[in-house]
Amino acid sequence: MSATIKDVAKMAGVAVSTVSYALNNSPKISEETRRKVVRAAEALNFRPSGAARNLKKRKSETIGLFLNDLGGPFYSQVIEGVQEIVASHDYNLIVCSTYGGENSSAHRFLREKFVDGAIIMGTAISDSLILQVASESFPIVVLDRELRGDYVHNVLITNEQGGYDAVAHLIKLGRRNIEFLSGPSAAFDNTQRYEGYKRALLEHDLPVPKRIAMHGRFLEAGGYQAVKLLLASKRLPDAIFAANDEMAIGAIRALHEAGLRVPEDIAIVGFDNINLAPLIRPALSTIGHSKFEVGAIATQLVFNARKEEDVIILPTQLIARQSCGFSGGVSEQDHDNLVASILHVGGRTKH
Amino acid sequence: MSATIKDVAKMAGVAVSTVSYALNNSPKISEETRRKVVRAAEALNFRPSGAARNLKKRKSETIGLFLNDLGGPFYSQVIEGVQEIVASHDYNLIVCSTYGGENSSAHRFLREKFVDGAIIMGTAISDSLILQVASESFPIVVLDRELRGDYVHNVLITNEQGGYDAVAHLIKLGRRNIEFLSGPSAAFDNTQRYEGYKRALLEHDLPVPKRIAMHGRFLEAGGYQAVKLLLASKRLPDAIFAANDEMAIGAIRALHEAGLRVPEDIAIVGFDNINLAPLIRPALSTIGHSKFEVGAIATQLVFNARKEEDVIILPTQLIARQSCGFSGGVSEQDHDNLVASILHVGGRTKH
DNA sequence: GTGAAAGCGCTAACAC
DNA sequence: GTGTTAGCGCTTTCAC
Repeated sequence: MSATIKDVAKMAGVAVSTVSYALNNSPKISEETRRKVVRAAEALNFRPSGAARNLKKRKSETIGLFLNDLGGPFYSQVIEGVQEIVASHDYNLIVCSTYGGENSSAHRFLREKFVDGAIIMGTAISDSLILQVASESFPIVVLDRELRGDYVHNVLITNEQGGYDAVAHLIKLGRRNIEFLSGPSAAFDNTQRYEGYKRALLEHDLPVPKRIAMHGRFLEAGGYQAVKLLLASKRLPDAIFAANDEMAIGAIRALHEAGLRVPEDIAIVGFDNINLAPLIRPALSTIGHSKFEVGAIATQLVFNARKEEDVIILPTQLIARQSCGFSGGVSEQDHDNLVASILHVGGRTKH
Repeated sequence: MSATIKDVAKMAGVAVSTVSYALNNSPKISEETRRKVVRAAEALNFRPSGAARNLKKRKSETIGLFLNDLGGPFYSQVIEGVQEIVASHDYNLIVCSTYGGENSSAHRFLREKFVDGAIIMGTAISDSLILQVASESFPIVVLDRELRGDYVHNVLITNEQGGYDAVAHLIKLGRRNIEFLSGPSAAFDNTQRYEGYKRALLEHDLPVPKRIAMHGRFLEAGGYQAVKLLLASKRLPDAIFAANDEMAIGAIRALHEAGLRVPEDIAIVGFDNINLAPLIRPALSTIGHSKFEVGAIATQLVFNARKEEDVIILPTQLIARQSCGFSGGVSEQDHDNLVASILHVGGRTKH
């Protein structure tokens, strides 16, 4: 058993409150007493119990970031944005996985008020749980769904417009037969990106395929398999718009294996501009958005904790690289500047 | 203020202990009482306080994974390994960053016994803090340093042998002038990999460069800059062994920009076999190891919590792809099988 | 099967 | 400045 504040008090020959004050740097403790206390605490290897302090103060000074998949390449920059703001408030950040349904750590932490606020990305936490636990002392920000409720805020990106821009660009480059490589149909992001795809086709008088031919579950392997299946059908499109970059990368792999050239035979545009996108060959054209800023703004909303919902929508930006054929959009060099400008939107949009 | 167990008891017309038993599914509560309690709890939107429960039970049933950099591409598989074992013990996992020195969340959580055990990767937590807080009720596993102490365990990989294998392979392919692209000199992994590099040169009667020409801080941008500097010096090697894959990828980028061909002009081998390695062009030759297994084994050690230190050393494996020139090592197709075999070492090695 | 009560290790109001 | 004390919201022992 490790030492408690009582042990320290006994050893230093003072009251527990004195120990508490001394160790929390209260100004009203004399230097001599403080030294005595510190010495005793060190001698006993005393470490205050966070659980006790949290119970007493009724807050943990930590906020939680809940993600579907801790390892995803997509999240890292979001995490950094969150981390930055959390640290600037002198708070702690814990990241944990929503994997495991009702018994996941995320569920427990949400229910048990382990954290003072939460940022949720991914669909594993139900709308109803979020609405139930959100409160003045427990604000929640959701990142990839639309959800209205007291003390629930949304940070979104212009998914529909991004999808539109991607497909309109392909059309401008002369592609006419553009397939949509879909993520999970239930995913909000996916649905919106698909709407943008449809709008671009319609506005250019192109037929919208009756049904989505390819489903890739937002995964590299999923994109690969979906394209393999498509290739077997022998009905080849001249371009593919993938609902995220990972699937686009899988698609490219499958096309290469089949001896098809990207972009000459089939052009590809992804979505998200993950770190990998410029590194693969051909470099992936995609729709970029500031993931860092999504995280940072979400975190600011947590600390603001207003009852009325805020809905922040951040812009997306076509980034044309090799995989779509002709670099008619933003050049890669310009991209850094664009990201910098995206970083300063901060507009608060109400629905 | 949200409802407490007392409120629930009052509303249900029972004692607090009854509420506690009922909600924790104690068998000695009658179905009727349980129903009453559950109804009251729901009506009040009661959520038990994790802090109070932890304080009372003197454990949190969560373990902490502390990383330098939450977003790194390297960590994701380690995290998955940890996650899997933690979940199988019905425990919670929190991941948090060691960034921020003394005031980082990681420091606080470690000191305040927020978690029941810790896995530490990265150098931001000092040896002395680890030794101080490790105890029977708080086992710690470190992943990338050697550290002996009660209730402190190590999971390592054969870094030195990996470095040797990488360089020996380059030599076998006819390269004679091999530079080392170094990570931070203080990093344990880096030092060991460098030792392997030296041994390979010495055993093949090749001169060891007097000083390390390139330092890339384990980052892509660092590798890029280091190679840019090297190129300026006009003394080109015919191969580079990078202490990790990210730097290797940066190196390739710099070489391409300079109009040099990889592997024809300069061959490259990295270390870690991150997800990206097979996807870039040329596909990166590297030293692979099972990151998932590192995480999984580390977590098992946390749950075992022996006083005597365990030192587990997992094997590495050369994975020859295009960037080193000739595919004389393990083919990519075979790699999955090898990884599978690596997954089942589990040998416990004592020093 | 249920209730009363002690206490986990702290903080902070209050007394001196 | 320092000590006394009352909880924070639970779990669990012990009576009944």
